Amino acid sequence: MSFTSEPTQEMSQKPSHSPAQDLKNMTDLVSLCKRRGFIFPSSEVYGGINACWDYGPLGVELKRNVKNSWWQAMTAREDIEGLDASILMHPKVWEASGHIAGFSDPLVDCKKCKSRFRADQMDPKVLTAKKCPSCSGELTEPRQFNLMFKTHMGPLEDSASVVYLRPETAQGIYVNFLNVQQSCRQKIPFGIAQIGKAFRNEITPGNFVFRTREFEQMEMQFFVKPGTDMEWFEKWKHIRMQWHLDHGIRKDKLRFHQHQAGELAHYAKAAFDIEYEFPFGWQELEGVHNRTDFDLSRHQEFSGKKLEYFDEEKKERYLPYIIETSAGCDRTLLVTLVDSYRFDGERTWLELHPGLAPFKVAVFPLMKKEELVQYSQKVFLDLKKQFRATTDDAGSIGKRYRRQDEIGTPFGVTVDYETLTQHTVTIRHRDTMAQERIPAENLGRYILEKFENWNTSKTV
RNA sequence: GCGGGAGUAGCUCAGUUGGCUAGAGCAUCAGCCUUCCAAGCUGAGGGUCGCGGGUUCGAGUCCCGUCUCCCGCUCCA
Repeated sequence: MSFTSEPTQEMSQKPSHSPAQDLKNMTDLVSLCKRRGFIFPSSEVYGGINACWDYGPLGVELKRNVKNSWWQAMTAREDIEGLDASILMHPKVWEASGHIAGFSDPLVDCKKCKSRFRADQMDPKVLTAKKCPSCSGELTEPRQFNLMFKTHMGPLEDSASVVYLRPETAQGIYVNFLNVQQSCRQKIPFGIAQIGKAFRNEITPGNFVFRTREFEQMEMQFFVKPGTDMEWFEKWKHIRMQWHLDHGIRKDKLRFHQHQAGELAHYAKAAFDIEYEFPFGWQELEGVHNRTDFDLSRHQEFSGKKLEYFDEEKKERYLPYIIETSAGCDRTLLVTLVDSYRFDGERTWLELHPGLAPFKVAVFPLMKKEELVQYSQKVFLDLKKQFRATTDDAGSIGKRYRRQDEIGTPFGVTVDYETLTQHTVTIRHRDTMAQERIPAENLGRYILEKFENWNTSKTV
């Protein structure tokens, strides 16, 4: 209240009320996301549908920014090509990949103590006697749990036309390995990047968009010569970790988790998860796997087609090893929100990296007065050519800053009476609430400069 | 899938043993006031109380079913 800003060239700083706190529980974020148009429950007017979410106007911008950042990081490299494979694939793909076998486990439940067991891992005698191993209660018949969504190709629902919604995007890359290599004349080592939807009938979805049955993956499969695989594996591990850090995700909230022998998937020789510390615990954000030549050899076997690479220079023929980096798009987006969420007892704001923020700058007239509104409109339209921008003249100036804080807009520009004569504006920083007075014509350059130095200034 | 808790306005909730046209705060919108950090003034919009059925003269309140969310358990390529 007593704060009076002196429009000087100096930067003035307004202190926060109390130290900024992180997100405590997901409910606060879910409600902010709905209120401000990031994420809505799917089919809400019908009561919603389990673990399905719709991205609203701001969410779709944020998601696009996440995907663009990933796509850019991948395909700007000369050794990576892009791909967008079909969601529906030949059913044999899933036999070869192991999903038909591994994604459908027969399970039995104990009617008494409610324990659940995998029928294929039980003693056959116990299974036929239908006696629960832990309480001797009665067991149900084994039931199939198929984690793949099944549907039918064509209007007739006969078994010959069964197809699956892909449970991962990776297989689309493997079966196109030679198409991409030959059409782009790539030499090993090289990679293929893809962003797309995948579907899994998860037993326990939840934690907002962390685990959903329909989700989007950002996967890159890197094809290397056997023997160089562990070297590339190490390299990609660190490239991928750095990508998350470049978004301003806090270092102490990220860690590697190495899979031990027992937890390795059937295809993997080595695996690291990049984990993030969510309010609900450390959870996988992205996986980096050394998949060996498992996938290509399986597709070679099941299709009967050679998938070997021929090295013209050395005259050698071999099946490449694959280093996979597989990131959850929705999870990455969730992390940007969770990690940037701040609350100081009064003000809520998102310290989003400007590259990810839905709006880069908001322009306000100090008050809803004709001449100020007109001038600010001019500034807004001008900035809009260069940045994703928004404008707002409803309520007090403080309120308008708060509205932008909540959606992570890094800069607020205010037009006042001095602007009319001096052509200078106040630019206000989201994270510090610091203000500076600069010539209106310098705005574009000023913002660009700040963006370029964002990472360095944030980590200091 | 199992156990527990919960669904009333965009959000957070209040609604007494079933009984007037279902309320509040915040948010939103319009106007006023404010020359830089929300909550000031005036007014407005917004809910068939998750959905479906039942009991009753009468249901947001009771019963049944169903869907969704949260917490545990289980599971997790």
